[in-house]
Amino acid sequence: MVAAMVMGSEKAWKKGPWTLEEDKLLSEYVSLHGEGRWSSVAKFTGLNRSGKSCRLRWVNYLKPGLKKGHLTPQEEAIILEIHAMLGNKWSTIAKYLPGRTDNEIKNYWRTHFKKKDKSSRINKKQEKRRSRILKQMKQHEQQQQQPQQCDVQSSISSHAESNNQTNVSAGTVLEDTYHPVTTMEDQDNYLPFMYQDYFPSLWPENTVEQDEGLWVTLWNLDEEIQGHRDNQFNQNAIHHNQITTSCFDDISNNLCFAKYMSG
DNA sequence: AAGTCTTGCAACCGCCTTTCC
DNA sequence: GGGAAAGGCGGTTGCAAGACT
Repeated sequence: MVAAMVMGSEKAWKKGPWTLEEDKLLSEYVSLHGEGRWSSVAKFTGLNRSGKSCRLRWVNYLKPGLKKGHLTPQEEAIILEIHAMLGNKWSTIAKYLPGRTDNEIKNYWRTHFKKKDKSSRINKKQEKRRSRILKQMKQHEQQQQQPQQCDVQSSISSHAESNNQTNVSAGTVLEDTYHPVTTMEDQDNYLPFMYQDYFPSLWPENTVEQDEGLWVTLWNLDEEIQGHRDNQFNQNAIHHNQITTSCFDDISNNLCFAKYMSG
């Protein structure tokens, strides 16, 4: 393939696939100077690549510790779980998948979880109804909105309770309330997927990764909640992000989890 | 066998935020 | 405080390879 060159700007940076030689130069630069100062790479190494391009190449390909190959069922579960809560926050999701990049997760989501869009487009009638319902929900939420406790215990408990509710089957429209993704609906003590690797002894056997039906449900549910999540989640965004951030910031020392399990 | 579709991946683009001067 | 540069992020594109028809 012929790498394109950008013309017309002050600097004609090289584009396209990286060569082994370029990778080597970039790796040497990072080993000497560390990550950062990407705009200096060209100056120090002679690489004809923009700082952005260098950063991207390093972060997504050259950085030590990156995992290659297919995502494991556990990793898929984590992606689903966090995406259901945070949406397309790929970099955030990537933080909880060591060795995986935001780009990789984004690509994976696009090819695996978005593929159903083509086959299950809702018709206009459904769209209209959905809009009306969401509008009603929004109004209802505005009326109901009360100062929320910034209490980790209550938040996680409510999350767990929600997860014990009946999930939404394919093709249905959310009518009353939004229930977060049901991943282990029959578990009395719902354990978020992201903790599995950290607390393997607490993870039930025969987990859902073998259950294809559940994946379908999750995918369908994700589509169903997509619109409403934008509403409700945005309204609770600050609160929710505080909770999730505090939960995830230091999993190994996870007070949230300990409190939840002890509760 | 040939054409089409799907999947996986790398890389670029544009926008926004942060940092620096 | 304000503008420029750099960094970060999400969206998108393009291509190769394999699967499918």
